[in-house]
Amino acid sequence: MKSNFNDKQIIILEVAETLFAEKGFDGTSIRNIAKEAKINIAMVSYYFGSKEKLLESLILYRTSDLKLQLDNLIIEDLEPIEKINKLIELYINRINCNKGIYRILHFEFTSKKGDSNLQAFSELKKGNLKSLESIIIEGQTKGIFRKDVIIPLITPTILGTFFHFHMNKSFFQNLLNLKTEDLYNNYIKTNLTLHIQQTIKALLIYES
Amino acid sequence: MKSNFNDKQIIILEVAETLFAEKGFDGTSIRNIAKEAKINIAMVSYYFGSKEKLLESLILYRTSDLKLQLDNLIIEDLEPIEKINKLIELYINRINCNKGIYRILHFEFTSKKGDSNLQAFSELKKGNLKSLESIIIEGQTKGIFRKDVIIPLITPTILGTFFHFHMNKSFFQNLLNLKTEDLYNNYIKTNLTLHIQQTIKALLIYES
DNA sequence: GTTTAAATTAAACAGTTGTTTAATTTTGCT
DNA sequence: AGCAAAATTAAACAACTGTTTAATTTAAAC
Repeated sequence: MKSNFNDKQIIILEVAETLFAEKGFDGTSIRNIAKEAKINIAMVSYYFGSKEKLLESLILYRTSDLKLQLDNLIIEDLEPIEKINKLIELYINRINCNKGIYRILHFEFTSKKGDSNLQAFSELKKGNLKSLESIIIEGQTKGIFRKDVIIPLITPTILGTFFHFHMNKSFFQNLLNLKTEDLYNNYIKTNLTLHIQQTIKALLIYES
Repeated sequence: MKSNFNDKQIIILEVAETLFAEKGFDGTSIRNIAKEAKINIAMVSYYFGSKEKLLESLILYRTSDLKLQLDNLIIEDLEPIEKINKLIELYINRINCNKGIYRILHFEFTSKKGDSNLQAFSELKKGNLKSLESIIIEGQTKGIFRKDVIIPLITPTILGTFFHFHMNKSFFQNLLNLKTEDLYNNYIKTNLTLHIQQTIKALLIYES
């Protein structure tokens, strides 16, 4: 598993990831990143060209192997509903582990005008959607899933539920009494994941 | 229906709303707002105190009557599932009409540190949750809704699905062939709303 | 050891940021 | 009319923004 980035670049990328997730893309300055990563402010431009291109590199760095994981999931010998459950788990786990890059990826990056890497990212999303679609069609032909669901709207429900929970972190930490970081993360891994799986299962199977 | 803000303040608030929704809070400068609203840049500080307090005022301005609408919905003579459907419609309609303030409200405002008005906003969210809870408990006691759903996680599913769709606007416009603004908004009002209603209904009624 | 390229630095660049000041104009009141 | 409060203005403030430059240090190759 070799990356196109050297050690120093990876440090910059990971520091940037943390700060972007904490304070947003606009809210993070190159000087913030440089200080945290203990490098000179010129190094970001030197290695990545610009702040925007740093963001593009970060997204590339974090999404390069997602497609591979999805492809492996599809060919596993599992019932469709089990595949869906695993896909949900996979998504949540990745998003949660990668600190907060997906927040930028799905929200902030969308509003940036640079059409360069945005196209590549759009392709990634289309690929993910195709993987989900193939699982659902498999379930439909087996007669397990209902056929009137709007497949492209399922991803928004999966990811949107998670994001909304995560974006209102402090609200839910207070509401659900999840004082420590561990309690909060554990709640995501168990209850929230279960809720999403339960929701999608009901949507796919329930007959009105 | 009188507001605490005068005409000039309302102009500023509504210009700010549009710009915040377009370019984000950090991405919008006071000079942007002043130019668009055709006022002097000092007027924002003069009327609202600071840029952050302008945001707080904006949220106050836009959420003050939401609770009232929810209270009216609860006492209507409808089946619980119909109330849920109406609640979903109400949410989506409000979010969609108020341009994009809810994006800031639910995402950007959360990451701001100012604990002042954040507390008030948290109370609003708790109130909304209580309204939803009362409807669901009503359905549970009537034996229509299942009893093992995690109620606080339903709002994330409703709002999260919508937000995720809306945040990836250009992606879905391309994917679903919604070239014009009208087509896009119509898709939200029909298909997306239906998808969310369908999802929540399945979640509340489906027995595994 | 010399040479060549890569890495790193401090400094300066030209803009933009939110906010404040002090002066001026407008408004409402008697 | 005169007066006082409110509204509006242009200008300045210091701090921060992303990026570039030119000089210096480090590393690798021969």
